[in-house]
Amino acid sequence: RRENTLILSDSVAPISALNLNTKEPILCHSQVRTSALLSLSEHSSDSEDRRPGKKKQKRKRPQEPGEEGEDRPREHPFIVTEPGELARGKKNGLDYLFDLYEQCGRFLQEVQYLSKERGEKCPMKVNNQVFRHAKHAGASYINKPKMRHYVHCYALHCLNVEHSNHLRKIYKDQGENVGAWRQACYFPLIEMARECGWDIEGMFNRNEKLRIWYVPTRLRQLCHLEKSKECE
Amino acid sequence: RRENTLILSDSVAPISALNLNTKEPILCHSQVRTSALLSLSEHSSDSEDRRPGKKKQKRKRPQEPGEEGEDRPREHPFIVTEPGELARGKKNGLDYLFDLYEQCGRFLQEVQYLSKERGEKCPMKVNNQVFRHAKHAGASYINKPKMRHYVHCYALHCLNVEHSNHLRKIYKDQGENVGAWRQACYFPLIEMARECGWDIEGMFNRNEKLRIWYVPTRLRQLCHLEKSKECE
DNA sequence: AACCCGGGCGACCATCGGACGCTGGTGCC
DNA sequence: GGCACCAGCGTCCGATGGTCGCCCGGGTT
Repeated sequence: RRENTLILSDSVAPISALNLNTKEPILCHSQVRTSALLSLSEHSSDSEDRRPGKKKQKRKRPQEPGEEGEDRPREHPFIVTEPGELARGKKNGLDYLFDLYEQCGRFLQEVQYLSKERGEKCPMKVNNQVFRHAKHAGASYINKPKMRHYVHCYALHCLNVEHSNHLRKIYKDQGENVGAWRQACYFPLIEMARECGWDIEGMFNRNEKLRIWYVPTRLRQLCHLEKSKECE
Repeated sequence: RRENTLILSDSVAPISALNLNTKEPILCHSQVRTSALLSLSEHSSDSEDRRPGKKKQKRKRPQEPGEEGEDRPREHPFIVTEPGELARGKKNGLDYLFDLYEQCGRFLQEVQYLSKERGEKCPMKVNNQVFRHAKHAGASYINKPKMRHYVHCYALHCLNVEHSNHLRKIYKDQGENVGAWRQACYFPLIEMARECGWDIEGMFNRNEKLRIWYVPTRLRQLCHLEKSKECE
C-alpha cells in the first residue's frame, strides 16, 4: 500500500495561484427613446425607521488631481429595449444585460474547471471568485453590484421568455425607465412562485441557467410577504 | 390584482428574532484503556515554510481571579471504543461522537424549518447558524471546531459502517489514541473516492446523512494528492 | 503530588454574500 | 451650456467557513 506515504498534517498547505485566463468579447448594445409615465407599481420607502443605527459609511477620496488611477469609465446605462432591438447612442439594451448573465455562467464554468483541477472546493454559484476571474479575464464591464441588481429580471427571462418579452415591450412603449421595468419584473415571478407552492429556491434550482444565481433577498421577502397575505 | 399593493424598496427590512428552542438530551458515553504504539501513518509537518507571513494571534486574558465567567467545564476527551461499547471513567466513546453528528442534523432541520417559516434563506449544510441554535437550545456540548474536526470519521461511519467498525476495533485493541484513529479514517475514504472517480463532493452528497456536512479541506487535499500520484 | 501527554474548543482571520449611496454620465431645455 | 435625473459600481459591513494553538483535564509514575 502506498497510503502510509501521505502527509497527514491537518494544516492546510499554502496554495497560491493567480488565474488570468480567457477573454470574453463584449457582445451587443442597443437603444430606445424615452417619454412619459405610468406607474404599475409603487416603489421605495418601507416606512418605519429604515436604517436605524447605521454607521456612516466612508467614501473614497475625491480623486486627487495628479493621481495615476486608471479610472475606467463607467458602463453606459441600460434602457428598456424590446427583444432583438439594437441600442443606439450611449445606452445598453436588455439583450446585452442578459448576455452578461450568460457570460458569468461561462466564467463560473471556467472557475469550476480550474478548482477541480486543483482539488479546491468547487463553487456551485456565481460568487466573488467568479467576479474576480471575470475581471482578470478582461471582462471589466462585469461587476457584482450590477449583476446582483438585475438577477430577478434575468430570472423572469429564463423562466418565462414570453412574459419577459411582453413586459419589455410594454415598458418600452410606455417610455418607462429601467428602474420601473426592473421593479415590474418582481410580480410575474411572485405569481410563478405562488404556483410553485412558494418555493422560489426550488424554482431557481430547477432551471439550468438560473441554478447558478443566488435568489435575491428582496425577491424572497416579497414572496414571503405575499404568502402570509394569502394565508391570513 | 393585488400586486400593486406591495412595497418595492430594495432595502432589506430589519428582521430580528432570536430562537431558543428545543432541548436535545445528552445521550451515551463509553470508555477503554490505553497502551502502546504502532503508527500506521505519518502525521504533521508539511515541510516548506508553513504559515508564511502569519500574524500573531492574540489569546484570551488568563481569567481574572475575581471573574464572573460561567466557565462551563470542557467535555471529556474521546477515546477509541468499539461499536456498542459503553465508555466508563472520564471519557466519551465514539458512538457518542457519532450521535453528536445526528443531533446536529436534527438541529439543522429545525433551523431549516424556522427559516422557511420566516422567508429567510434556508441552509443546506450545518453552518454557524446551526451551531448557534444548538447552543441556544442547551446543547452546549456541541461546537464547531469539534464537529469539523471529526467530520471525515463520521463520513466513514456513514459510507461504510463495517469498515468503520473494523477500524475502531483494531485501533482500540492496539491501544491507539483518538488522534491516530482519526488519521487512519482518511485512508478508507480516499480509497472509496478513488472508486468514485475522485468525486468526494459527490460521495458526500449522495449520502443522506453526509450531505449536510462540508467536505473537510484536508480530505479534499489528500484525495487530490493521491489522484495526481495516480496519473503521473 | 508532580508531570506530561493530548485534545477540547475559544477566539481569531480572510473572505464571503450582500447592500448603500456617491458620483458622474446623459438627455433635455 | 446648464441642470436634474438616475443608475453604475466602488466601497463598506456583519457574518461566514475554517483553523490554530492555549490551556487544562486526566492518566501515569
